[in-house]
Amino acid sequence: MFEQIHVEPAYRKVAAVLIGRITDRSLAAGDRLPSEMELARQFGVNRSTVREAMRELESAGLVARQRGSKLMVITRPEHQVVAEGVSRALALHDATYFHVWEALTFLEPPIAHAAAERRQAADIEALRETAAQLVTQGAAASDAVRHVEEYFRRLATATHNPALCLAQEPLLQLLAPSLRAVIDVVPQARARIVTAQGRILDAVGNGNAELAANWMAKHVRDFRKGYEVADIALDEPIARRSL
Amino acid sequence: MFEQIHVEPAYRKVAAVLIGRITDRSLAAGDRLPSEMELARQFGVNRSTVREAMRELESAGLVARQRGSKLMVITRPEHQVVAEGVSRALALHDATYFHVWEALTFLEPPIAHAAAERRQAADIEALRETAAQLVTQGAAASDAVRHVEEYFRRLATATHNPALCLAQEPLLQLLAPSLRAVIDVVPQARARIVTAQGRILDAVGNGNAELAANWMAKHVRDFRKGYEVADIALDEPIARRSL
DNA sequence: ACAGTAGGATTGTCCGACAATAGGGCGATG
DNA sequence: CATCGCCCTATTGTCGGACAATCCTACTGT
Repeated sequence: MFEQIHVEPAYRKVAAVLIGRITDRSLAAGDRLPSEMELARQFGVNRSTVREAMRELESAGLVARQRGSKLMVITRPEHQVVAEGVSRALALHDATYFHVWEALTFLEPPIAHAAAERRQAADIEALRETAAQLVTQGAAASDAVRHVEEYFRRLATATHNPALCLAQEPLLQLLAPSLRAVIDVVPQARARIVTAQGRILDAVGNGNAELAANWMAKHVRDFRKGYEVADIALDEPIARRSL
Repeated sequence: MFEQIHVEPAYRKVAAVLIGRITDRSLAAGDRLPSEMELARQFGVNRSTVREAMRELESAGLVARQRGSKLMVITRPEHQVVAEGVSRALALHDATYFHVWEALTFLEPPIAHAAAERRQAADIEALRETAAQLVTQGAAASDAVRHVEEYFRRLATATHNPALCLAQEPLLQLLAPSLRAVIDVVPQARARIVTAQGRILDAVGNGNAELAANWMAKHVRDFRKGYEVADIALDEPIARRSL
């Protein structure tokens, strides 16, 4: 009996080598990649092959170009880019509002707890700023949603645990459109969110982890009520906003 | 004042359109994609351009080919493929063992809780099978790690919540190599895992959610002890196994 | 109905080419 | 001496064509 033999296309091998070099830090973030021609020469393959490999790195967020720039730079994958893939996957696996909401239920209270224990001054400041933006800012629902997202992001950032930030991100991406629907339909939603954010902010600011977790748990439960009032069926698959 | 204008390369546009068609289910999982030439004709671009777009879909896990086949088939992104991107991102963001372990701490007890509430007969059977494999199976540490991973996966599956499965997956991927080190170094580790799996399995089987969550919490705390005994520094960045 | 085969279609890879434009160096200028 | 603007070159994006390998499919013979 012989073991399976599987040929890998050259573009995948090239990509694998490059990814390896990036993850083992031979190529560090900020470095610029050699030109396509140079890579082709070094790998002994055609430029087209290198380009196909490049697209893989690019869509993994490992390389990117500055806006309006032409040179490819090694870059640490942005949470939002990585999470986009997760969001797509969840949508394609028929994740429902309930599923995502439940994950939030599990994740957010401990995040608030950890944030209260480990936040630094700058974290509190950032949170306060985002909370304030939501209060002052008047009508536009889409901006409100962005600020709510940002509040959660900064709270997770305050835990100084990238795993939590990255776990949370796809949930935010998936819920954002529906949250907008809730804000549009339910008049008191915005006020309730503002109140909740204030309570959580205070608890986190005071380092009262238990309290922060409790308020957050209430906040997330409140989200569910919002869905019910806005007549969004929880067992419905999430329709992801296009792209 | 004019708004920023940013030109997108054709390969990205093509990819975006295809991704859109997949997420909105115009192209359903199982369908085969048109050939590259045909796509090039329809989009009015060159085949090379189509191929570059294809690499993006491929690395996102949206299309794949059956082993040894040549035709591209639309496919739902496998959790493990998607999670690989997340794992890479975490490693590049200098996530430490503590970070990942903490996320496990937050995630696993509620997962066990939900699994106990919603598991079906088949889920229990699958769990029992994996747990049994770990017991019977003798020496090979790498197999043991695989079975531990699989136990967690099946437990998450028993929640019937894809968001939880997908949130958990990168944590497993990142911890697996270190778990192997623990099993290699700490003699009693394997027995403790077997015991813990048995307790959790019983609680889940009996539908005792609280108990399942408690045993799981203990189990995860035990992992940490394993790290300490194996002399793995928790505040050290995780070195991801190559690819 | 089924197996085997031959032709066609598709993919992986290469080569070469060219327009557009960003990068970088050089010279002019204060 | 420092700064600005300009020109040349390198690089990327895209195209067209080509070819070997091999998978797919439809036909044919039993």
